Amino acid sequence: MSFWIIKTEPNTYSLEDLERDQTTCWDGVRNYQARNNLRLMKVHDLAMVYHSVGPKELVGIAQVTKSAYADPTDKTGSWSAVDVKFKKRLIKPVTLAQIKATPRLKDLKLVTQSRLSVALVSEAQWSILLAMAETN
DNA sequence: GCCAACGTTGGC
DNA sequence: GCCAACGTTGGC
Repeated sequence: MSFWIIKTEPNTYSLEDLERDQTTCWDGVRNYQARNNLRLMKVHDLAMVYHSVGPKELVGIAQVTKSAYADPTDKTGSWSAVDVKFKKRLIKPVTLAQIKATPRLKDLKLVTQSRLSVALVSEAQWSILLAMAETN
């Protein structure tokens, strides 16, 4: 079981949209490293959803329901997508500023590789983030 | 809206 | 295969 952070622009597709849809195809990733991460995702893996525009913060948790398959928005056949379902909204969103102010999170990919839209999170980092969000 | 950092492309 | 030029992303 792995943990991830997946980024989205809320004006394109927000956590609220996911909550309404319940399940969605997480497509449109056009970065090789992010794609490789998508392909590593397994059913039941958990991912925190990060809003990268507006308040920059982690807002909710999604769960992988289908592992990587061909991205339907891609004609070339070289990109991948996964399916995720809405799990929960964080009681307290965790802001990028908070994360940066937390020494134990200094190695979080979200900080060190800010352009990576699908990033692995260690179990330890995941626990810290959950605690900051006051949820389990 | 600007700019720095990063990724990708293309010419050699 | 290298590297310069270009494009894109994301934080501020």
